[in-house]
Amino acid sequence: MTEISNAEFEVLDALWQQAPASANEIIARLNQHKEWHEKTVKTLLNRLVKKQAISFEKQQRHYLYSPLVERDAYTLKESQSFIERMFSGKITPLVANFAKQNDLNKEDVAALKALISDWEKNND
Amino acid sequence: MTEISNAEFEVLDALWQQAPASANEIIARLNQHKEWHEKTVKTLLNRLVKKQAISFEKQQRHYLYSPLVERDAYTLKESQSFIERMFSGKITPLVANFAKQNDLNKEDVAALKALISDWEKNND
DNA sequence: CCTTATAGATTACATCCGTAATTCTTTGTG
DNA sequence: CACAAAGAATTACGGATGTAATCTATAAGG
Repeated sequence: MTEISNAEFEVLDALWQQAPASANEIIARLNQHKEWHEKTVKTLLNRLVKKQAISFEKQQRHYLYSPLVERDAYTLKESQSFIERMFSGKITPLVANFAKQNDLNKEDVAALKALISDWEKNND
Repeated sequence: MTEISNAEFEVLDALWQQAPASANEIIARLNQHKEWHEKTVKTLLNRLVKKQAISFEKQQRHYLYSPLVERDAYTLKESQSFIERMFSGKITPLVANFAKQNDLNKEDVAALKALISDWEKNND
């Protein structure tokens, strides 16, 4: 699977919300937050198919699209390469930035602590 | 400042290592890890100047380039928009993925704990 | 059954990007 | 001083991207 562009990602994301979905459903979902022309979305769907990021099956005259890539797998891969580029593979600086910027709240911190104690349970 | 492309980022990153620097210094730094043609790097430098990500001053016949954007500011912004796109603005899922993938080691965890207790000191 | 609305396929087109080559300028060297 | 070397500026060029418009086939309605 080749690289997925920003615009393509948003379409894929709409499809991840619930799949399979018809082009019109996807367009509707996207238009809750964006203002893309229907044709634009269709183009992006086609490109995603060509990139083998999604598949479709004919349902009578429409198509029903489904992701071929799982969201988790995709975001993991992207995260790793992003963190590699930005912080030489370390997440700590990113978290530090977030802390500094007040982008953390109590719940985030609680979740992080839970993660850590979990990690410690498995890797002592 | 418009978006910085991947290739441009690598050049900028070389400049962040130490600035100001001449084109040749930057080329030398990059070539420790890459195999870019000198002309390619020059093009990228020019594009970065046009995008106002770096500046230059004439030093006799050469130029000395300097970043106009700080690395921290840049990576912070990129991180925020990345996390927004991928995880609706939450870092926790990213950290969770890293933990699951064994991309964390003792030191990372220690650093995270330090960050957290620091955060708790300031936000109780 | 014929026409039209519609969904998908194909084509468009300007800009960006990766990757240089070519041209223009300036300066050091014989 | 004329020329070559070196650095900067301009130009190149195919593929990706954002953003659609147009073409084509087919189903649904009158």
